[in-house]
Amino acid sequence: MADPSFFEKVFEVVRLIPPGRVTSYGAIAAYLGSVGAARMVGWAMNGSHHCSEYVPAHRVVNRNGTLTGKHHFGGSSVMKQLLESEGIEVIDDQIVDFSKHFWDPAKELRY
DNA sequence: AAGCTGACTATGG
DNA sequence: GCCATAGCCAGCT
Repeated sequence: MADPSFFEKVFEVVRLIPPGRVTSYGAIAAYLGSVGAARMVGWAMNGSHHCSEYVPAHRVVNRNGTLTGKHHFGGSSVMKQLLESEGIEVIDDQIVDFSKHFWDPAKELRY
């Protein structure tokens, strides 16, 4: 974008998340240069519907691996179903072996 | 223009 | 080990 706002940067990073992988809000925020802006990442997801392209927000969870934002998907089990569909095991709204599925943008994308 | 809010995170009690 | 509080940044009212 000509004027990439924080939102758009977040969208771009989230779209770069490979299938079957997940990341945390803090990791994305850190990649964008704002470690403490984890909340903004979540807030950006709130505006993901505003974006033309689909944003796999279900691949973004909190640092605990918990599906905190599942409620924003229009259903409580939608997020879980999406993750399971990608091969990620989810029990009680929490990703199993989260660190194993974890995808760090700052590490994978590098600068 | 100023203040609140929010799908987080870290730290303290 | 769990609950409460503070810090964080940028968009939205």
